[in-house]
Amino acid sequence: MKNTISIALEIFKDISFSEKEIHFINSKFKKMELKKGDLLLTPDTFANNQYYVYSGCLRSYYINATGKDHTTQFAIKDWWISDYTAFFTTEKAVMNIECLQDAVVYKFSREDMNHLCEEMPKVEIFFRKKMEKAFASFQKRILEYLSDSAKERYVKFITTYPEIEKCIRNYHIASYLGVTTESLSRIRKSTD
Amino acid sequence: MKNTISIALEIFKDISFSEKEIHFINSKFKKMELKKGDLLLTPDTFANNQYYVYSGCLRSYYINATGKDHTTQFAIKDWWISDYTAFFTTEKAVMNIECLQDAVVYKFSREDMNHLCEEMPKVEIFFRKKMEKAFASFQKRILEYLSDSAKERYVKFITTYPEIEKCIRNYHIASYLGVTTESLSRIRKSTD
DNA sequence: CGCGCGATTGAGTAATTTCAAATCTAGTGG
DNA sequence: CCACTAGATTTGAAATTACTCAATCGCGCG
Repeated sequence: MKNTISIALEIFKDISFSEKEIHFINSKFKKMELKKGDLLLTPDTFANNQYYVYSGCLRSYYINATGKDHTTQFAIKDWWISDYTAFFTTEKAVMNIECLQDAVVYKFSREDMNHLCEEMPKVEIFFRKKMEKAFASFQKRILEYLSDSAKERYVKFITTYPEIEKCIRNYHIASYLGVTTESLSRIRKSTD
Repeated sequence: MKNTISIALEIFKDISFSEKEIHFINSKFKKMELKKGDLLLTPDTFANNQYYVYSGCLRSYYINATGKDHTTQFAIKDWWISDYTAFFTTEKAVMNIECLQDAVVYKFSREDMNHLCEEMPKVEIFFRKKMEKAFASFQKRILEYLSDSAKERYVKFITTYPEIEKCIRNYHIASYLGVTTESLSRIRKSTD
């Protein structure tokens, strides 16, 4: 058993389960090893899964009508990623999900999530709280766009997510902040 | 009974309940009549309630360090409003909620929501779906900031929410879009 | 060494803001 | 019904911020 980690204990580290429950949960998470550049999701396909990131780094992004790419989310260890709008509505995805740095993720289907939530209220609560946190962080991000300059948003980003900054390129940060790479370069120059 | 509407049937119009359930739910929603300018929530107080809007118009907004106000949400008939980040985390609110047009709202406490969700899974599902929709609309809004010009955001706003446009001032739209009133005025001029 | 990607720099342009002033509008009292 | 007023919107000119496009720099790797 030494090459089998209990992913249930990793993911739901604050919940206590019986042996049987752990085994059951573990069976629902499918390990995937990703290489830099791999795509986990592309537009116009169904987003039937969400992914728990065990290691590495990923991002979700949207390509608009003019061909520009806009990063909606990064994900590193212990984060989750999906096109959640598509995941919840069961409509087709509009996002791409891309591996930025070799990663190990655990795939978890909507179906399995629903079953697990029905059978174990504590799991349902976990996912509800996760959702609430995601909601709050989106709200915060909207307020930052409304209220802060590009420079302030950059400073907040690198101080809030120093671990993410380490494993991504500057142009990904630019794409997340909503500025050009040139602008970000000038912003960086002006802050040191 | 003629002056008592069944707010449960209004709010949860797609769910079927027993008479007893309806009565129980109705007892949890407290009717409030608001005048233009009334505040439902102010920063540094607890957001223990969310509000179902029966009529009228409200907005939630945030005042940043430089004193500028930023509208995060409008709410008209059949919408809900609160500082949801504070509501879910049980931390103190950062938002204001203001009545923009005489309104009738139904106040619903976190406690009552939790009880109702525990006792009636169909209510829990209703609120979960509401949350998912709110999440999706926030994500959409973030993408609009990243991808669209102020003019495009304005056009999307008035075509998506024509009923809201009717009952609010232009400077509220500016505050929602993240532009100055002067810029919005010029944008409006250029679109007709 | 040289290729290629990413980051930086420069110059010109476009979008948006700021601040001040002018205009419009709805409601009030005479 | 009109004049007045306060709030809302519009306009103008200058300043700021960010973008585009083109060129250059820096660095890791085959």
